[in-house]
Amino acid sequence: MVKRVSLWDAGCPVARALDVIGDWWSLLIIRDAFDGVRRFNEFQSGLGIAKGMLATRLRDLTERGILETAPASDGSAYKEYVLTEKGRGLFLVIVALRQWGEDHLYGPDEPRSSLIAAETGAPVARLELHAGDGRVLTWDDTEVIKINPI
Amino acid sequence: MVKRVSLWDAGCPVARALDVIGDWWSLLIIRDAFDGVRRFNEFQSGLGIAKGMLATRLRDLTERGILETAPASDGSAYKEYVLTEKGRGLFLVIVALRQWGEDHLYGPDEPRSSLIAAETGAPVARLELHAGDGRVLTWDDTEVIKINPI
DNA sequence: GCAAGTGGTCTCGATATGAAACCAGATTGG
DNA sequence: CCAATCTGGTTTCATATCGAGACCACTTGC
Repeated sequence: MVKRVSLWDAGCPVARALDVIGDWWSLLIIRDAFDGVRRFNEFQSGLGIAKGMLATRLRDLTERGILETAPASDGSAYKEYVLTEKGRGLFLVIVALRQWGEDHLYGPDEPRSSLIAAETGAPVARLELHAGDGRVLTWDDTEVIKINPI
Repeated sequence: MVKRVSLWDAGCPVARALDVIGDWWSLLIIRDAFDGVRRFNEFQSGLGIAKGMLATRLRDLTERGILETAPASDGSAYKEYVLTEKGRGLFLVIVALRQWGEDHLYGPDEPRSSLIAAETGAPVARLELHAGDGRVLTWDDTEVIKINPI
């Protein structure tokens, strides 16, 4: 059997994160969940995903504690999928992807959605990485230390 | 022909970003590139990826302007793959994934790699999303406005 | 009660993946 | 300078996964 590769045990949090949400659909489902999508059909029609795929992904994400099911908020007998605390923790991953996409994948005139602060309606600030003392760090100001090499 | 779905034209920068780097291997390759990996064999042995897959991914990432090839820095006749400016822009995506993985996918005693400021050796600060006026925003302080609905 | 909507499952053909064989050019050892 | 080995791939093949759509049970609306 050809097994899909997993780097869960590589000792790298990035690899482990991608093991959980690194496939094509998961982050799109999570993005929609942040935008308030909750019902199976909403995800399906919004993403154009095959129903079988969606059922599998929703089950996986639920098993992995990123989504949980809840009774429908409109009082019907159906259930809804909502982000758990763990799932909501992925917000900055989505934001980082969004800012990178805005920077590098759109022409100046291309229409696109935008993330704003709900209270003021103003665009959010760019993400920045800071050192403990507050200085802004770029990629080559940092290094990864391997606590458990290979 | 069953075509792999693309959401490039959905008007969402997140979808477009995932269209470019949303597959299983791309972000792992990029993560390794941030860690200084440059040569085909280094990627291959470090990730355990099949050579055919790696060749395809490196070609795609190069075509998409995330990696570029350069003469080997050791003077040999081989080439190296290095991140472009656009590729380096993905740094915060990797950092966000890393912090989420550290928070939610590791037990307190599990060994893992860690991101530090090179100059001081101290761990980097957590990423935060700020409003234009500096306040920290959580996911439900924000909303996405659709400039081009559908 | 009946049609439509919801939330799936099942099946099928197309595609992508992983492993391994193979190969040409570059490098190294002797 | 010749052979062995290393590097950076390509090709092939079996299998796994994906996408589309048929199908189905239960719920809701009328």
